[in-house]
Amino acid sequence: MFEVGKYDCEVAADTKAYNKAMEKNIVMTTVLPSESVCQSDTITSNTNSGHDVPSQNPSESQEADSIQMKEISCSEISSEPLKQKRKKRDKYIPDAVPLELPPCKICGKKASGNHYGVNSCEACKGFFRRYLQRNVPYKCNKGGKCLENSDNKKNSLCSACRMQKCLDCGMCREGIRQGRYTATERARAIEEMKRLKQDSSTSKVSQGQGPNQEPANKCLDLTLPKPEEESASATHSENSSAMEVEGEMSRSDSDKEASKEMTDLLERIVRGYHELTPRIMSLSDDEARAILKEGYEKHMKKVEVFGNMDPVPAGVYSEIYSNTQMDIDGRMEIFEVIRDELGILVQEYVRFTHGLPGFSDLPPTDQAKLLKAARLEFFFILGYRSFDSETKMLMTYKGLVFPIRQYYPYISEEMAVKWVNISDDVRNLSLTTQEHAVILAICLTFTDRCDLDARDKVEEIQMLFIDALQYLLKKRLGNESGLHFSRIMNVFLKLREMNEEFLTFYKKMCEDPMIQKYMPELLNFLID
Amino acid sequence: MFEVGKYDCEVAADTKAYNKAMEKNIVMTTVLPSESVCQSDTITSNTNSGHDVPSQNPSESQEADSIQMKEISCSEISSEPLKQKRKKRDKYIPDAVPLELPPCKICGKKASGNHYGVNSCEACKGFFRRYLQRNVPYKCNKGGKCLENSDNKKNSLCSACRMQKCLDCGMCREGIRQGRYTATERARAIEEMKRLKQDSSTSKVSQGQGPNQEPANKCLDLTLPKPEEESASATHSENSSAMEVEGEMSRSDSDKEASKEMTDLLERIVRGYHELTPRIMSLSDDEARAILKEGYEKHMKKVEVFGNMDPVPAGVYSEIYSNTQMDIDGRMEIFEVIRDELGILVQEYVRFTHGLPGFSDLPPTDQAKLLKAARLEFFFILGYRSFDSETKMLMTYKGLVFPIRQYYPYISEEMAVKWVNISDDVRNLSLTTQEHAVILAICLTFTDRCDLDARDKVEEIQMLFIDALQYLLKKRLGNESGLHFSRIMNVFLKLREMNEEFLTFYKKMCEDPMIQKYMPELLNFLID
DNA sequence: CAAAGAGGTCACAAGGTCAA
DNA sequence: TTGACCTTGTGACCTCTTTG
Ligand SMILES: [Zn+2]
Ligand SMILES: [Zn+2]
Ligand SMILES: [Zn+2]
Ligand SMILES: [Zn+2]
Repeated sequence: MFEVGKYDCEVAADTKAYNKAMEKNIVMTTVLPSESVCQSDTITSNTNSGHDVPSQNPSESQEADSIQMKEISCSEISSEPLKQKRKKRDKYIPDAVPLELPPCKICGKKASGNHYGVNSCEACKGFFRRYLQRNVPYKCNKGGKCLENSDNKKNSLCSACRMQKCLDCGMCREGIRQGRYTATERARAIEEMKRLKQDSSTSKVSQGQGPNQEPANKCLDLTLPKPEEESASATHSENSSAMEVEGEMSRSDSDKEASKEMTDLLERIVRGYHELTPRIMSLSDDEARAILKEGYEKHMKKVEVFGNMDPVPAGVYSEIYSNTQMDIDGRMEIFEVIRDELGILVQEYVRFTHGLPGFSDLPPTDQAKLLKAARLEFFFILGYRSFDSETKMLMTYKGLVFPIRQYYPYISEEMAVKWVNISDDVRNLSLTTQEHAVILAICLTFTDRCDLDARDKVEEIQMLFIDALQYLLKKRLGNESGLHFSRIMNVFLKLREMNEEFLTFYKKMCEDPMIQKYMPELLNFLID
Repeated sequence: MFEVGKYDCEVAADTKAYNKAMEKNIVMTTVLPSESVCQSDTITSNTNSGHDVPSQNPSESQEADSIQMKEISCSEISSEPLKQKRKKRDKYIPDAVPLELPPCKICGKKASGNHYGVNSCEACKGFFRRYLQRNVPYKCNKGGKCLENSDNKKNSLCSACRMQKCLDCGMCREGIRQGRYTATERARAIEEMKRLKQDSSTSKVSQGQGPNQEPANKCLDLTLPKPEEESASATHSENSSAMEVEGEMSRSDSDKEASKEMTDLLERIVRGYHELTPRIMSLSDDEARAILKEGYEKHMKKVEVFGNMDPVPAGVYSEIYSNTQMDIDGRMEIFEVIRDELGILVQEYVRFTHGLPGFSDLPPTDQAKLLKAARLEFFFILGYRSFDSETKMLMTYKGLVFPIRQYYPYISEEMAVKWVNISDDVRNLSLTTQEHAVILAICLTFTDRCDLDARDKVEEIQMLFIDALQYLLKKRLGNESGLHFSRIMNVFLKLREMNEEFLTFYKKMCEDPMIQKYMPELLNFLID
């Protein structure tokens, strides 16, 4: 062990001025001693043999060749004098070792890198790639519940649910990144690995010799709830070589905790999110478009036959209907849909809020107030993909398709346009599953619009959610995250502004004698 | 950093190497603060020596020994290659700023210099180099139309189109140039950067324009009619060298840069803020309270004499006034105040927006729209301390004190209560001057409520402001910053919700025949 | 000299391949 | 279909030449 280290030093010294290259290594390896546990030999072999061959290429003997190559390839563009003689190049000392990774975030197997934005294995990477290419997404025949029987030892995820898991873990096209890591990124990765290792060394201490613990085992531990902490720190201080002070311990611990907390939070929110079952959520963009388009064509045929079905005043409708049972402008159709869907919608809405960390702990009155205050925004955000700005069609919660104008008895065209515009704004954010879920959570926790008993608590909750959103955006978009965040805020503002209009829409509906007659539920929904 | 650090510098004759080393060191200790506690010495010496001890395994071997070994071996070896270079001391940061660059002209990422004639990033540089070395040309399978959907987020340029973009931006073999800048060139580069920074916000997508073919010979022909920009560069370099010495090295360079930018931004916003002259801003809380209380007492005395002065219907007032000239419910007093103050208020409002980084560069129509959309919220936030919830008094822009109920001809009591409540919410945030200024700035840049030509730009600006706000909160409140941020968002939301009400209030005022008679300005203000 | 950029290196991940 | 393995483009860093 020691010999190796010394040898490395000597080599470096001999090879002249690699100070810069090596400095980094020094700092990193010094600061991160854990890295070297299983790698001392690897380093040696890498440095000596592994990279020797390629780095000798540009030696004198090959100089002529390489120049020739250039001339050939470039000749078409320009014959600029390029014939400086290239001196022998010194050996380039590469970065130390091939960077150990935490287990695949999706399936727990051995990860092979950061694929589509997520640390994942070859299998998950390939699966996701195939999904991106084949644009005919999967369908779960268990209603998307494959994930739930996780206790089942037979992990039989259907493709659809496997896909969903990938998305939930944050895989997305925007996540792709290329090229090497920066020094900082690399350092962070190493640090994280180190933390994980220490964390998982709880039960496995005595094994000093094993250079590389099987990562697959660890990952499973990590995904499961892990109550035992004190033993971890004890083990740690025991086996970690001196140089550690409490200061760093607590720091690293709190870091780890923070990131763990964030993951937990997200997981809980997303879990609740998946209990929502609007049709649109089970559809890809293309599928949705196809269905909307189909609905549009049906609608157009109907228009050919029955005419435009322009909205008529409520009194007129009511009279015609009671006389002839004719649904002259299609509003009865809407009634029926609402009657069918409202119940399940509200039920799922409530269930979603119960899943939100901390929400159930609020006073029931506060919960009710928040639920009531946020409902319209929530439904809108939930179904933002249901609007099709091109055909002006709309998909209901269960997947029926109507022209927006069929709502015109109650809303103005202007308002419909606004809806569609915002829905496009949201679309342009290209939200991931996680982000969508968190945004829904945030919209439930605005404290300004109701008089809350536990306002402090709600504020606290909202803060967590906003943090989570920023965390996600940062992860996905880096520098651009601020832009997206501000866009999301603007969506909230716009929706708030429109809340009044939403309300008038609902009220207008409720005032319709037909509704009062056929759908008292709607009134209840508004009032309670 | 510490004495040791300084000493090291003397040894490192190569200042570049030194700076690099320090940077790395800083980065590492920032990222991994944990270990630095007890190792600063070790790190320092390692950094100097520039040699690695990569494969030491500190985990289970003798800890103390291994540390010692490191020190020894490194210092031994390091003396060898460095002794030849030992030179004069003390000039370890001779050349101050490493020349900041505008973002890559091709892709917008962080540029690293002028490559092939164009200010560009490492990625674009590498891509173009590979292209030059290639002998088979690229082929676009979308017919070269990858660029067409300009700001489509699904930004997948094919290689051919990426290449085309490089060429369009002026990259070419003839553009290569080596060697250092002349003094003038360098000065111009700095100047240019300065200018860009001031404009800020425009940086992101400057490639919206068409393919501007450029001679590319002198890539830095950023000749701009900017004669009146005084000795900006002089000041700049002066400042920065001063900061450099002071810098304490506790952060990485990029952090420092970011923080510098932030400081600049804040400074500019606050400067504009201080041109606003509402009376309340020149008063401490206590002073304000005293004045409001005094006003309240005067008011109460008046009530004793004249009675409650309850509001009367507009028609009644108008009749009484034209007959008797009696200001029966005090609204004439309000009129007069508004007439006196509105002009200056609007004027200062506009001036404030001109001071906002990037705002003046927006299309004038956009500026007007934003100004109009935000005005009520702006005035409210600006004067949030003017409301006294206890006495229900209100201080006007110039410092006159009225009971809020004197506005009751136009607003409902309910609305007045809301105002007071929000003002208290804002008060509870205990905003600093800077925060208040930034909040005002943010409220001017909500893009959702008007149809903007340069929406992108406004979004970019808002992002900067939101970043600034979070930065400030973080600085002041640490962990609690998120809470405050979310509270501020809630204030914005509440105000948005109330905007409609504000508007009705104003409209109601304007409909008053008295106002139409005495104050056409108010109408103008509303309309233009 | 030192600054600036050309060109080289190689750790990365995207996508393709093909036996299982 | 899957996933281990391979091929290839990428881009962060590095070395080396040129130039004021
Ligand atoms: Zn996996
Ligand atoms: Zn399934
Ligand atoms: Zn670029
Ligand atoms: Zn193309």
